[in-house]
Amino acid sequence: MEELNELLQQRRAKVKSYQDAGVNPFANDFVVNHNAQQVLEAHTDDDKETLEEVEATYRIGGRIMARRDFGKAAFLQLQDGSGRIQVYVALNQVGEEAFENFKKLDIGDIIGVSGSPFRTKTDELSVRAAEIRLLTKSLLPLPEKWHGLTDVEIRYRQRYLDLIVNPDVRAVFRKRSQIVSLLREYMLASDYLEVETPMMHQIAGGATAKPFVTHHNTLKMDLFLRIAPELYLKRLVVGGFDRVFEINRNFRNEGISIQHNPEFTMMEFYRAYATYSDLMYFTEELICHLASKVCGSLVIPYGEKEVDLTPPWDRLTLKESIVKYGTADMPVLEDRDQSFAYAQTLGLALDSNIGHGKLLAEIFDEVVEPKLWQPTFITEYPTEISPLSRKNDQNPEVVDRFELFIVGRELANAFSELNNPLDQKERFLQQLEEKAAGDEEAHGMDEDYIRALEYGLPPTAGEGIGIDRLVMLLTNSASIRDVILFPQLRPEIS
RNA sequence: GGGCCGGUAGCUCAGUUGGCAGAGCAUCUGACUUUUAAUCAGAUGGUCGUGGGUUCGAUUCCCCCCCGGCUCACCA
Repeated sequence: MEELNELLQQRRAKVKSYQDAGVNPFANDFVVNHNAQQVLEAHTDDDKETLEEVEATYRIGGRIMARRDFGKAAFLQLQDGSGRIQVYVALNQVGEEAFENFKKLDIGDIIGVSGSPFRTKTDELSVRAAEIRLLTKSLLPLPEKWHGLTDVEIRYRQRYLDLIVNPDVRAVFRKRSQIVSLLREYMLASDYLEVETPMMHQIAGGATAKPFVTHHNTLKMDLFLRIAPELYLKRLVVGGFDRVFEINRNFRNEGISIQHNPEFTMMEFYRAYATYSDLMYFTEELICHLASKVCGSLVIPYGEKEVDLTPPWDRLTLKESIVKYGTADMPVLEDRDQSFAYAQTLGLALDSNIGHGKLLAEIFDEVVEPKLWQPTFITEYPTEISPLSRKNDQNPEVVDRFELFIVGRELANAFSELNNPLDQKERFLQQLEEKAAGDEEAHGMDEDYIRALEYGLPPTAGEGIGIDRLVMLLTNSASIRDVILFPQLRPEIS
């Protein structure tokens, strides 16, 4: 048996002492009929005298977060899923036996209380306990009441504890849930069909990223956790579902940072008979809808600054943005070798064979992306780095694609879909060449996807929105780990 | 993976120019029937992240490692 420190021994001893006294320390027979918020709301307008006349009995359940004792009476702070309420416990109200059991309760214990509302001397609406019972004995002490829990490692590893003691954290995850609900509502109202496509792929497609590999024993084959649902969703558009969306996890075997978690949530959606341009308007409306519902304003704080989401958002081509935020002129960017020379002046370490398109993307990442604080659509991405996007009719060097940047981060990526199977096959072949040349993230050939396109994908536009980053923006969170309940960490050392 | 910073009581943190390890809260004992970080009196609680090295002696100095944060690289 492991050695327990004093605090833990004391709590285990209390379990035994309750059992010896015939009290079940893990009871499940207390009926709760109200929560803290309901009780508080029911009597917000009742003053002290009015409340004396009120004959109501509430049965509430929750965790003891604080207690202040006075010998034969005490105040408790009871916390449940809705908030906190003060409970007053007095010997002459609950009786001697119950009061003895009450005295052994610890902060962290979960109790049931029945009683009536009243206001204290300081006018705080409270519940005067007629009955108070232990429902779940807590064996581990909670963090300190004043400073709470700040150690981020414990907060992430033991999120349950973080949620118990940090109301701000609870608020962020409630908002996350609200955002996802609103998104779903909005998409359904816009006539999109919600679907679920495979998480385990035989070919890791739809994005450029390193996949996680897993293995199916019976089929005796390796599978990839999906890096994107894109190719499956477009198969569904081929199948006749003109508007589809999926909100689900993607897995990418890349670095971890304040804006990257190995598994992250993406909403991807596809709309037939639309263009990437249509999606820019849709994206503005969608995100503004969410911001006004969740934040109550289109001007929202982020870090030390503000973000103004009021449409219309800035639109720049990739090259225009480099001219605006960098130090190169348009003619330099039009020329591959001059662009390369410019990139070198930025200190970028580049393969000397790098293509013009990749070069521009590298330059953009370096000089533009961090500066796009206010919402900005960047368009005219190089075809070279967009193997699934439709080439622009006027200039086949670029595709009909945009990415949305807010607070210096990519939030969404969208394009008119490449629906010409012959072109798509060529692009895949090009990707295979790059893979052979050592690009681990180059796209693999997906013959069945080509076959689907051969049956005919209507002209379609599609988009992916990073939900974690969207939640970060709308909850003013600095790290993706603050909006993912259980972020990935190394194993805990025992 | 590289750089920087951190890991001391259940929690939040001090501290030791190398010599028995400190506070507040929590906990325990006692007092108190209207508190709001309640108050008052007393008490308990530590392999100072792990493993080595130097030293009469290491939590402190040195080295390896582990875990975390930020950052760079990669990416969304």
